[in-house]
Amino acid sequence: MEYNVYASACPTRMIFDRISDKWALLILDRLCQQPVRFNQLLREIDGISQKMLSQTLKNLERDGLIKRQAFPTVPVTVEYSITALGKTLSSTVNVLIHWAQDNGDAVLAAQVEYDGRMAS
Amino acid sequence: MEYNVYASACPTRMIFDRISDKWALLILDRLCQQPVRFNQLLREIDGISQKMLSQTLKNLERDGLIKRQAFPTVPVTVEYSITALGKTLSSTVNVLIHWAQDNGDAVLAAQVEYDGRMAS
DNA sequence: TGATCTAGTTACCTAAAGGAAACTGGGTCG
DNA sequence: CGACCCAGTTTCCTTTAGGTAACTAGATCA
Repeated sequence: MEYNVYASACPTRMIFDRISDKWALLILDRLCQQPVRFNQLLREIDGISQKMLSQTLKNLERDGLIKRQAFPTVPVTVEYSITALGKTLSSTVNVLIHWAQDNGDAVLAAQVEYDGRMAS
Repeated sequence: MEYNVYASACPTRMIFDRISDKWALLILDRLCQQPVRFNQLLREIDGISQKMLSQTLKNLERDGLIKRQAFPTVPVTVEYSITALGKTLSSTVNVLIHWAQDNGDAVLAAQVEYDGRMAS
């Protein structure tokens, strides 16, 4: 089977959809550093809602990218950690995040230039 | 200014939103190979509509990632090409696409395993 | 004159994404 | 007993993404 991401029927497209999910990428990057609990993620990832966090974590676990582990402490704590598969992806995602941080100014400048050019 | 992608107010977040756009990534990857015309992209990127293509191209141009160039041929042809800035991004995106192609089977297998585990 | 190429734009509409906030449930503290 | 912790789930509602399809416009060919 020839994989071609430009074909809509290609299974890679489905994975591509998952990858192009802002919350998933942020969570993956965060878990790459160390295992994190649910509410800790909720506090650290600014702007995410409980619902989206729960949903995204479930998807990531289903994809085999992260692992959920509940500890019978009181109150119960749940730790999310990255899997070996997830690690291979997150290293790429990391580069993407760094690109955004490094080139933010350049993109912003391009936008200003474009808007000025279009307005005139 | 400290850049922190986990903060919702951070400008990198805005760029991050743009990056996590399936069509943008596909177009960027395609243009990385060589300049392509509008209708050619429409034909090659399976499933994209005229509207989304036009919209995404405009965004990418505004971000300084691609360049639009019209030629006074008959009928007029418009060529989209990648910029230097876009090239730095697309090389990362490329790795992402290859990851999806290489690890598609592993993810699919994880999903099957997860679904079986949840059903029981 | 009407069809066809180019590269789009616009209007309409629907399906889905996702936010806010309330609620569950088990356990502990005061 | 009531308040508060964690880790979610559910409901409701609004906004947006994005698809379809029609339309613009200039030039050419038959």
